[in-house]
Amino acid sequence: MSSIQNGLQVTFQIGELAKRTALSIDAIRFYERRKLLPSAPRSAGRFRLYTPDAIERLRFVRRMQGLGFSLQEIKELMGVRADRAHACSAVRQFLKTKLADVAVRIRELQQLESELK
Amino acid sequence: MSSIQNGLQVTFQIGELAKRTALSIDAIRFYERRKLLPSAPRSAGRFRLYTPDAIERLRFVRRMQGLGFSLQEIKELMGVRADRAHACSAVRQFLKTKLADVAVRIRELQQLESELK
DNA sequence: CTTGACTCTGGACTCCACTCCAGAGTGTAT
DNA sequence: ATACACTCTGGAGTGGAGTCCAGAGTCAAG
Repeated sequence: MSSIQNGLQVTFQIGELAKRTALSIDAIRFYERRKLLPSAPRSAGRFRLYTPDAIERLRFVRRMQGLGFSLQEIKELMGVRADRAHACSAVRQFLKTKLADVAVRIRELQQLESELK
Repeated sequence: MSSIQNGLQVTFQIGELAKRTALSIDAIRFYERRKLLPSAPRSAGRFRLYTPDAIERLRFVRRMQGLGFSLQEIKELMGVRADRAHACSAVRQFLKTKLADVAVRIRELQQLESELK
């Protein structure tokens, strides 16, 4: 049951978000506790209200997870994306390391691919 | 403490294998229980004796794991590799699915790579 | 104003992939 | 003979990533 609020914002509640992301409601709440999703604003009856960007955010989480990142790492990654300008050198280092990992993975996957073919 | 046995085979025990693979002794025993490694032959005193191929096998396990396969899947994969000729159609299907996964992963990793750069 | 579908919180439970003992045996160096 | 490093088995414990309730509240439809 999505609705249009005064600011012309489309919102929907957690069940709908779950359907649109193929995640369970429990998983979404779990991600919120782990700060992978900002605490959603609530309706009068304390129901979480989401806007479409939550879908994007969750899809990003899933994609990264499939690529071998832990929830903790994904959280850090998202922090950086939201805040490119302030990326301090520790974070840059983290990214550099992760990028190297990614490159290695790509090579290994390609090797596996040809080996299995 | 590696040794040369009558058949001129180099063998070593679990501590050495652990060092050569950067795995813990416990992890190696755990993999054996999970059949990722054949049950090692034992010395007179019931110590496990390994030959260098165990190193290869464990490295394969680690690489696959890093690429997102579960231990169960890796076991199945190794079964196929050891036995190409007999790969039945169910197994072929499994491989096909996994290959598709791998292809998707490669694309996504490449995308991530350029995005982060 | 009740029914039925949805959501809330908090806590217990599960599965995976290990890790960490305790208590006992093995092997070699002195 | 003893010390010391190494290994054995079985079982308990851990951390990550969820899943599964129970009991209570919310809300649209009839």
